[in-house]
This record gives sequence, C-alpha cells and structure tokens, in this order.
Amino acid sequence: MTTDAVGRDHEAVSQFVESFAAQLVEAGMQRMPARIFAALLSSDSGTLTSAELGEQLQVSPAAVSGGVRYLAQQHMVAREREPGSRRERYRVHSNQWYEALTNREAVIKRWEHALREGVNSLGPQTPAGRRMAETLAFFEFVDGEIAQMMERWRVRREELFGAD
Amino acid sequence: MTTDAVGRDHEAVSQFVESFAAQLVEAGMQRMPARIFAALLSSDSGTLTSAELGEQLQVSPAAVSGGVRYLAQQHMVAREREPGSRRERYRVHSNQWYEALTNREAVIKRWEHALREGVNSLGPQTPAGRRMAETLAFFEFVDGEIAQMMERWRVRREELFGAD
DNA sequence: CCTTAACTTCACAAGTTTCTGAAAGAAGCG
DNA sequence: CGCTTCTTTCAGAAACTTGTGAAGTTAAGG
Repeated sequence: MTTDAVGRDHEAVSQFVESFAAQLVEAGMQRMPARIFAALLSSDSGTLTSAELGEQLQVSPAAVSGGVRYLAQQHMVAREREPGSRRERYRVHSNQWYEALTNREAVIKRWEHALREGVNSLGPQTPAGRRMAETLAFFEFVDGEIAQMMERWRVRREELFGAD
Repeated sequence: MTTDAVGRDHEAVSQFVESFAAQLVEAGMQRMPARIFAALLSSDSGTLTSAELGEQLQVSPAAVSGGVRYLAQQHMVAREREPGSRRERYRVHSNQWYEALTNREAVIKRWEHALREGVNSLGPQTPAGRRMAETLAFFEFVDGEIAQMMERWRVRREELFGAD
C-alpha cells in the first residue's frame, strides 16, 4: 500500500472519493460537484485549493470553477481567500454540510407552492384535489418536524463527540 | 375556461402536471417518470391506463412503459391488471406515495455503507476519518428519527382527514 | 390454437449535458 | 502602473440521456 509521509493511502482515498461521489450522483447531484465535494470531505483539513482539486480529480481549472460555484450556491462549501495570495481555497464545514442536505427549505417551499396550485386547479372538493391537499399537509408537517429533529441531533452530537 | 362534463379544467390540470413534474425533475427525478407521476396524482381515481397516459402527455407507449417501470421500482406506483382485459392500469396510493419519498431506506443504507468504507480508508483517528464517522452517526440518527416521524404523521393524518 | 390487443424491448436519432482549451478578467506585488 | 498568477467565462467537441418507431412478446377471447 502506497502511503505518503503522513500515512495517507492515496489509492484507497481516491477510491472512496469516487464511490462516495457516485452515491451523490445517484441521489441527483451533478458529477463534478459530487467529486469535488467528496474530495473535500476526505481531506484532513477540510480545505483544498483549486489546483489541488484539479490535480486530484484530473480535471481542468474550468471544471473545478464550475463545480465549486454550484456547491457554494448550495451552501455546501465556503470559499476562502488565502490572505496574501490569489489562491482560493474551498472548505467543507465538517459539522454543517449534512445539515444543508436536510435543509431543503427552498425545495420544500417550492413543492408546497406547486401543490397549492394543484389544489386550486383541481378544485379542493374533487378527489384529486383532496389527495393533493393531504400531500400538502404532509409536507407542512415534515417541514416542522425536520427542524426539531436537527435540534435533537445537535444535542446528540454533543453527547457523542463533545462540544463543537 | 374549458371544462368537461365533470367540471375538470383540462388546461389548468395539464399546466399543473407540467409544473409539478418540473419540480420533481429539479429534485432529481427523470423527466418522463416525473410527468407520469404528476398525471396520476392529478387524476381523480388515482389510476390511469397506459393509453390514457400516452394521450395526455403526448408520448409514445414505449416512453410510458419505461417511465412506469422506473416508478414501480421506486414503489411510487403500483401496476394493476384490469380483470378480463390486457389493459394495465397504474395507481398512485394517495396516502402512501410520499411515505415512499421519505423511505429512502435503500439510499440511506448505501450512503452509510460508503461512509463506513470512508472511515476505514482514511483511518478512524485521522481528522478526515473523524469527520466521516460523525457524518455516519448523523445518518444513523436520521434513519431512526424518520421512522418515528412517519409514525407521528399517521396519527396526525387521522386527526386531520379522518381514518383511512 | 389462432387472432389480435396490449405491453415491452431494442437500435438509433435528436437533444442535452458536461468538460475542455483558449481568452478574458481580477488582484497581489514589485 | 504593469507583470504575473490565479480564476472565471465562453464556444465548441464529446459523451451521455431520452424518446421514438418497429419488431418482439404475452395473454385474452373466440
């Protein structure tokens, strides 16, 4: 097993990056953002520069740029400028990225909006309209529940891993 | 507004179907399954035949076949054979399809598996390994919470809409 | 058991997405 | 203020996806 000075098994890490990225793709994320994100996740510092990403993933600077833009929009990574350099570095917030995952706030709101439209188009007293109203109620319910769940997770997390 | 005998506004319904489908697409679903699903959702009986779907969505039987196969695999629709006919009909279970949505059982399990691999590849005592272990714990937590949440929803649903 | 209606599969064409190289755009540093 | 280094934008090529028509399969009903 080929390891570097700090004992990192590049081969195994790269394999993990690709397989985790594949899961993200399956869940609907675009390939390049997924690979970039997985690479960041498996870096010890949680940060990588654009050049490091390009190197590790064997892609052009343009691809990194595009992928990072998407991730930043989704609040899954933060961009930081290294002081005194034109180098940008991208960071995954260890204990916050998966909160972003469940924080589908915007997505859920859009669904709720579409469903409300549906209830109106179909008529609230039609069978289809009633089905839709029920679904809408479900999303409203889930919305509130998720917030509470994340609260419980923060408590739990502290128990398991100590203060943040 | 053009309506049929039972007062359905085809124009408005079709518009809803397309806009709801668009939301599903945005959330990662393929276009054809999304459109088929939205059409089923907005039908009063909750069922449509292959021919009806093709007609309403203006697509070939082959496209319907492919889309339905996907939806059936995801347990979002059930196939029923009309007795005494070669006609198949597809049904959305009004109060169960969105449970399927949250029932990402298989997806979550695969993520957990990938993360476990990650912890091993990176080493549980490395910073990256620890980050991954924390994420894994999060998914395990969510897994259990969702089950409880759905239980609460069933109670809530009964309050709101009566027994099923 | 043959006919026929219905669904499925498959090869391919059209459309879309994704990545690249090249050029343009910022920003540190002399 | 201009040189240099890094990032972004953009047009186009390559790869992938998606939907179609046509052929193939299944099963009802005579």
